[in-house]
Amino acid sequence: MINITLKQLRYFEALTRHGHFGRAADACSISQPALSVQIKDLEENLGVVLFERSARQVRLTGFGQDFADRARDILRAVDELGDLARLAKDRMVGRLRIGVIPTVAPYLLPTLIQRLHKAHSGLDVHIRETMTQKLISELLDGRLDTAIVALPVSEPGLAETALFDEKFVLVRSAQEAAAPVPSPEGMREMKLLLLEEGHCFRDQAVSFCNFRSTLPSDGLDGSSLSTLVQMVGAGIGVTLIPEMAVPVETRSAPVSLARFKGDEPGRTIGMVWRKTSPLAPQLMEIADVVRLSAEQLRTENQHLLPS
Amino acid sequence: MINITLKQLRYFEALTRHGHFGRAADACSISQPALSVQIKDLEENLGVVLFERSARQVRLTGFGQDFADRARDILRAVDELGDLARLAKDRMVGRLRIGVIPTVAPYLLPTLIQRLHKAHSGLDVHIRETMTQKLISELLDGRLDTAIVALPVSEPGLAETALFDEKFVLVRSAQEAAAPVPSPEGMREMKLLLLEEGHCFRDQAVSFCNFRSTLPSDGLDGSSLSTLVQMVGAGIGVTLIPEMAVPVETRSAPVSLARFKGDEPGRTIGMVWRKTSPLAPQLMEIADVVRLSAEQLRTENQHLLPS
DNA sequence: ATTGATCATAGGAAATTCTTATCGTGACTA
DNA sequence: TAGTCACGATAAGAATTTCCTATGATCAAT
Repeated sequence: MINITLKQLRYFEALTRHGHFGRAADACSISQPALSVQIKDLEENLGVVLFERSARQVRLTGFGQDFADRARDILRAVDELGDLARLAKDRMVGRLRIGVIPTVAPYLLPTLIQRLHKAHSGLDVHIRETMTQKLISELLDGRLDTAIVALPVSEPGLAETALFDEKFVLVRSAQEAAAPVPSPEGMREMKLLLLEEGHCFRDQAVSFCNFRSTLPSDGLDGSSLSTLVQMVGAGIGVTLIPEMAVPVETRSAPVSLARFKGDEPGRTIGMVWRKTSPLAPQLMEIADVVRLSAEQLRTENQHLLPS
Repeated sequence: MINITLKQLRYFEALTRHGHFGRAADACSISQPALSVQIKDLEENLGVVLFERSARQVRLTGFGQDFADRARDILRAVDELGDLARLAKDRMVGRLRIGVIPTVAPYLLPTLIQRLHKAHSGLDVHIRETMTQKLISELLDGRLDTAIVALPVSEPGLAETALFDEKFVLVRSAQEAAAPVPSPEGMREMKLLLLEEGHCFRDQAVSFCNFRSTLPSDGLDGSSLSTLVQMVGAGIGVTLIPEMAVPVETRSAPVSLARFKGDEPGRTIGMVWRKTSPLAPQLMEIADVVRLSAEQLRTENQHLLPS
């Protein structure tokens, strides 16, 4: 059992337009017998005669008419398939699903989305905000195209690229502004407010203070940096926040900021994707946009950071 | 520049369904490398990667998703093309354009159309009623599929088959019913009412009476048999009508009917079509339906005819 | 009847598609 | 950490399809 081919439909369509085997063959850049054979094959496959051949002219049969209408639709749809690909190849286009950790998302996204939209307007950006572990799992599952997380991730299936580094700054109540900045060891004497389990930023803060193990939850873990800063403002304790969060989070709470002396705590934010992802080239471009966004944020808010 | 093929779309579609080259290849009854190559060709033709291959699984890219939706539509349309042909091949189906001369149409068509509809309900019958000359020309132009006319036609490009013979009967006013039936020569003494120029039935009537040439129009030519019979009823003259017209035309006029003695005038009605028409087999079947219709009319109306 | 135009057919060349065999790469296991 | 397995890619030759050139057949017009 042979099958209809697009070639046959193309030749058929040409023949309907020219009503003449020789001229239709020319239009298809093939010899007249090649066209004759393909039309014959098509008719035999279908079991129906499509053309009435007379010495004078080649005419569609009634069935041929109906057939031609549908065939044209199909050829058009196939051409559109090619057009679609040609567009997708040149411009960056289509859905892009980005995952971002919660300690980055609120500060980076406004700028980033604006820039992405400006640079690649064909892009349909979807944002997913959750913790690293979930992002990685969704990435590996193919439910995300890339994720912005703290490095290192060291997951075998993923490729990563660094985006920017940022320090953590100490947040104390406004009254403590003049007190000396504690050393990491000194931190252990203070009431340190942390994010809930699962946030990588919590682990980084804990690790900086050289706590032996994860602290038992005391029921005061905050669900966001914003919450932590509000708590600090209320005099409940101290906390760390990444530089990027400073402009937003310290605006509305009576807190003071301080840099650590010596070996400052900090983190590297990077982008990860599946090593097998065909989007890799595009994602490298996206990474550049993220770097520019981070740079912009840093320069815009330089003056708000402690010196 | 190579082209997308339906084969590639079929393989592609199978791969989207199975997400596994080996199983998709099985489903297509080909080897795995054959499928690999075709998918690769497709991707190269498009210039876009459709699948993300990892050790674990084969997943569609975002573009691949869009592509798959359209590809499926195309494959469905092509299959429907095949279905359409399969239907058209078995049953008699589609448009059928029949031309019929005016001295047959009103009497034959009611029965014929009913029978056609019963025998081939898929048939979309179009009727064109006009004089032989126009019918033949439209037939040759491809604007009709077949025509029912008086034979012979003897047009080189047309095939013909006889359908039925019928005699012409004399129509006189009711008062003349008892008068002897005239011979053809005797007809010349009478006021013979004829159809307009162009009707083959006019020529046949004239020829029966052995008139030398076409008579000069006296402004009384009728545009239909119905008109002629009405005129006879009004006492203006006599006329001939084919047997088939008797039941309809003599119902409402005070006329009498008579058969001619000896060599009765008559005609053969037949069907013609282009020798090149692929519908020829179907048309032979249609011709059978016409014969049955004529037979039915004859038996139904036997009692109305003069003996 | 001859010629010209047109589509069909035939045979061998060219291109393509397929199969088998094999490689390379990850991922799981012992 | 090496071994094994699963899976897709690649290679080479065979099989199939498609195409071209040459020629045949038909029909209409001269």
